[in-house]
Amino acid sequence: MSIYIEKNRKTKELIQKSFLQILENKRFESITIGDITKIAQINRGTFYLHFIDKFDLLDQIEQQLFTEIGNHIDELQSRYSFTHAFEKEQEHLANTLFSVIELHSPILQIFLSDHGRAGFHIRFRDAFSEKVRINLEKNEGFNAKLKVPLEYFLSFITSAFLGLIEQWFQNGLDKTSQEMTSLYIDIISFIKRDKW
Amino acid sequence: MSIYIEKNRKTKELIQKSFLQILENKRFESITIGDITKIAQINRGTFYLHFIDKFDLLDQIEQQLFTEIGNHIDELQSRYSFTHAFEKEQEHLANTLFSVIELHSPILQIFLSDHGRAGFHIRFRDAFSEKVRINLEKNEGFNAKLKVPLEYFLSFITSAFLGLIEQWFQNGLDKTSQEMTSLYIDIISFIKRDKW
DNA sequence: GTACCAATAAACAACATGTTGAAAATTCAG
DNA sequence: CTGAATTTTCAACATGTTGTTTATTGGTAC
Repeated sequence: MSIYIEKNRKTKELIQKSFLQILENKRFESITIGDITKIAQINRGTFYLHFIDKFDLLDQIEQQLFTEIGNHIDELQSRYSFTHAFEKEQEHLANTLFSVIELHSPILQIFLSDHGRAGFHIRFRDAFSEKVRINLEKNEGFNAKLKVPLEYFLSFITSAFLGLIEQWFQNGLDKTSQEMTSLYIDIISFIKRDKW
Repeated sequence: MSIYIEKNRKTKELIQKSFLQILENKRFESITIGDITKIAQINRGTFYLHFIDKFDLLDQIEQQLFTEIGNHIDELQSRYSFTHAFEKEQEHLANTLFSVIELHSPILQIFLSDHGRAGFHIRFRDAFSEKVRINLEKNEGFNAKLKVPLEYFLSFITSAFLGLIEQWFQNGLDKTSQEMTSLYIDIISFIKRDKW
């Protein structure tokens, strides 16, 4: 019995892997089931035993990715004792996020590019927002001080963050996650201090 | 002769219009040429007299949109005499952008959604960045004060801006462009003043 | 009237899709 | 070890989409 489960899992994994491999060089829209099964060296019909269609395939990969990234963030965050100054906590959260992004950069780069699927950046940002919201709301009185609707502030700050990540990718990951954190802090400081 | 040009132009416009109409309810990926020509009530072959394929169709609409938006921004900006304080200029630019966005919101909402095409938000942001860059560099000494690479700062701030726009759309355009400008100013002020 | 042009209609091969029934591989009871 | 049951894989099929082509229609230009 168990060898079937294992085999099934392996085939499914093979399909996902082959698909991601093709996605590096070809837009999602123009990839066919045949392309995938040819690389995976399986029958085209086998594909349909594991996925409804290619949209389902991407959905499942996307869902896995969000789960993995979420878990990573939670793990890295939990290792941090919450007795630091608020600025330090912000810096730590930023560093956590950049680290996790770096870890998953191969897939994220593709998904955020024009080879990926429309709307990914919004779904990704929403997942991001949730983590940031939790962190911000630990700061008591935050909502009182903020005069604009929270959803707008979250969209603003998480999009800005995502913008840095996209630029980081566009520059071919030219910096470490530590350097990206510093860069982020520098930008916030610049906005706070200077006229621009 | 001129009536031929006119007829040709009208048919091309009809195709674009019909396509956008379908795009409101269906993802770009799953729209067929047949869908479009059925709505436009023309022969399927006629489509190919005007466009290479559906990707070409979207490319042309996207290009037109960027040109139109760019022209609108330039026009609104040029009406403003540049003798104001720097903060006022920033506010004016923001207001200009929100106004133009509002004007083109029907198409932009679709293009930024998951019905659109992957990578649109990056191409849109790049076009945006150019306008913001020109405005920022009017402030002499800006580059000297900024310690981080300009491209990162631009990505940061234009993505943040785009984030507000996306949230605005998501809330069903619940505010006027004036209110959005105020909201933007409030967020910048909040970041400057408060710990968060 | 003749040359010209946009749009149409119909047909085509090539390819992609999703389904199905048969075949091969694997497990396990006796 | 063997045969029945179960699971995975596959080849073939019907259907739909794509982009191209050829002949034809209804106008316009000169």
